Amino acid sequence: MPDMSDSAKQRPGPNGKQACAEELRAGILTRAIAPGSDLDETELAKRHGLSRTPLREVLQLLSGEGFITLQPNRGARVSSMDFAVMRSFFQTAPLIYATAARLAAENRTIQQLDELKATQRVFRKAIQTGDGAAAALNNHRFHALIGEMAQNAYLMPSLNRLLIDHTRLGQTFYHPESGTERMLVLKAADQHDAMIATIEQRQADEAAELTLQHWDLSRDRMARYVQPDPLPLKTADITRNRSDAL
Amino acid sequence: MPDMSDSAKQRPGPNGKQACAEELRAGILTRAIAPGSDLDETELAKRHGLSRTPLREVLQLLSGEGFITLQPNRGARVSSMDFAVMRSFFQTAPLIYATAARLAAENRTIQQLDELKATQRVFRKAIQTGDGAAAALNNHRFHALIGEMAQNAYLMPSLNRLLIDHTRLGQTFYHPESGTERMLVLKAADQHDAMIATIEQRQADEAAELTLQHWDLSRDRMARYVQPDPLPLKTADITRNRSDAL
DNA sequence: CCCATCATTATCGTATACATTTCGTACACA
DNA sequence: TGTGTACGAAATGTATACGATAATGATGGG
Repeated sequence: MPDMSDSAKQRPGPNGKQACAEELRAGILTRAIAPGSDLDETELAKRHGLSRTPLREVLQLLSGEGFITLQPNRGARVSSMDFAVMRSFFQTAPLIYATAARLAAENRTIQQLDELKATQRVFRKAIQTGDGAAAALNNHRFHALIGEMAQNAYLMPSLNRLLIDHTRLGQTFYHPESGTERMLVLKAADQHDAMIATIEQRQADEAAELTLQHWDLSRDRMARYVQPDPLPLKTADITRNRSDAL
Repeated sequence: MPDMSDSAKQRPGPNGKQACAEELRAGILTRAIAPGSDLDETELAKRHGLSRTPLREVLQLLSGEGFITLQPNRGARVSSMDFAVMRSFFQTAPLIYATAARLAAENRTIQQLDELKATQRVFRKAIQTGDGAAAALNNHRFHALIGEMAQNAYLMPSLNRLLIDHTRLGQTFYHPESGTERMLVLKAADQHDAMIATIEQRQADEAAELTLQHWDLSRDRMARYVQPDPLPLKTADITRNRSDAL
């Protein structure tokens, strides 16, 4: 029996699980929920108007997608990004990205292409308005869509895991602090347009090459943001609204 | 649903979930549970002495690993292998396998190498005794271990999904019906030994090359077993599936 | 004779209560 | 003062009951 008086409460909704999962994904990708944070089932359940049972299923789902890790009797925590993992990240990303781009150029459909273009438009708008979180999430979506275009069920899980950490590492990228950095973001957006063009014209090799250039652009910026490990906070309280007093 | 090994233990066990998951994995890999089969929560729960809640969590886990797919309000079914997916399988496997082998040669530890050798011994024994299921499962484990050696969290999910379908497709491979086929199996085992040697000596390129040869060996045999999809049969007609292996 | 609509039933999804494990804290003792 | 132990609170894991939804079969009309 959820009480509607609490301001922090979400609308229960017919499919609150999906909404909850999506919100957690967004929070993790934008680092609003820090890597390594502990997630409290009871609190999350209350917050989203769900019971613990369906919420645990959401956690299982996110665990399968690589967003969080579940430890027996010790709850869920956001997947951390330590040095050892980061090494394999920089090692693997170009290969998977280029392969996905090549396959996307070969297998894309018109509908997928339209969706990609739409996402790119929203991405550019987010850059213009300076909404860093929206820019990061739409950049994530852009590359995830390319993965879908590849229509390769075996490549997708690896690609999606790469994109999770890529987005988390690239947060600073979309909060430019200088004119130079701002230009880099615009250049990345231009590369997106070029990638769209090659995919539309089914130029697989060109799409792969552009993807590698795109990767090179963000690689340096990301490397500086690699940290030995997440902040050792005790409990991650996801204060989404600053009004509610804890 | 197929009546698997009748050792349906009612003992709950301290960690019955893990045992249940492992048994389902083995059943799916050996095609004892056919692709496309529906899984009944209630029956599985009773069979393993679990309640529905933890059993559903097992299903969520296996879904995340790619063994089964969950459809809202329609239960779980074993991931099917249709033509569209098979195409991407043959397209992706060599790349991922070779990459994993290369990384395994670079990053393996002694303990992992010992485990790999032990698995190979069990694999050979299963071949000699003619235990097709055991051979398939240990071959699966062999290649999964190479994936672990790569120590690459981003590559592993793709590799594991490839191995699931590779093992399912390769079932016939370990039920040789002629002397020629029998020799192919032995050749595959020899290739395993060669791969172990290169990994032990950290020869990355050689390990990748051997892996590609290993792939070529099983590719042709697998291709013939690709079927448009699982059997859409309803009644107990399951016995046909195994015996008339073309 | 075929098809559509509705009732029935089985199965899935959710909530809640209970059992088990873990972690923090206090306290006794060396 | 440091350490070990025991207790208690809190979180996780499990079981079961109930509600919701989709498949199934029957029945009536076209």
